[in-house]
Amino acid sequence: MAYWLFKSEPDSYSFADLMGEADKTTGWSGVRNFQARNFLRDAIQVGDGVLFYHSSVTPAAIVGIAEVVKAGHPDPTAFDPGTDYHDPKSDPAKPTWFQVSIKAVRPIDPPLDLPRLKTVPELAGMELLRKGSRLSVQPVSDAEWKTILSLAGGKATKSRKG
DNA sequence: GCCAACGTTGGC
DNA sequence: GCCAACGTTGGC
Repeated sequence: MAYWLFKSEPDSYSFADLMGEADKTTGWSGVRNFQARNFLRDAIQVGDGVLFYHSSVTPAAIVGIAEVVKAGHPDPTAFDPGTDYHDPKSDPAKPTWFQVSIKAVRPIDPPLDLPRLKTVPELAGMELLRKGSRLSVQPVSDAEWKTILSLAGGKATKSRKG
């Protein structure tokens, strides 16, 4: 069991969009960075936890929690000339780009915005907070995950009363 | 809109 | 393999 943070610009895909999917599930397609691709292809497993982060908005913030429901598999948008993510160099027999599927667990409301996260000593080493960090799929340590869930008022996934 | 930081490309 | 040029990310 591992933890991750996925960035998305909400104008292109938001946590609300994920909540609005029929099964609250989507394929995390469109990642075109090799380091992020390697996490998607090799490291991320079913059951892993995902922090859903909105970038390029003010304030940028962690806005929801999701879980991985399908491990790495080829990103279909790479083969689709009709999308911005088409990569003619990616051979379907040996795909270059991968995605995982994630399912919404719950929103974080109010969101944990970047200025707030920067004040939390336990998160000082977080990749997200590193100056110049651009990685759109990044690992989150167990301790960071725990800290963030406690800031979010959550009780680590399953023990909330209805 | 600005610009620092970063990843990728391509000439050599 | 080096590295300058370029395009992109993303906070502000």
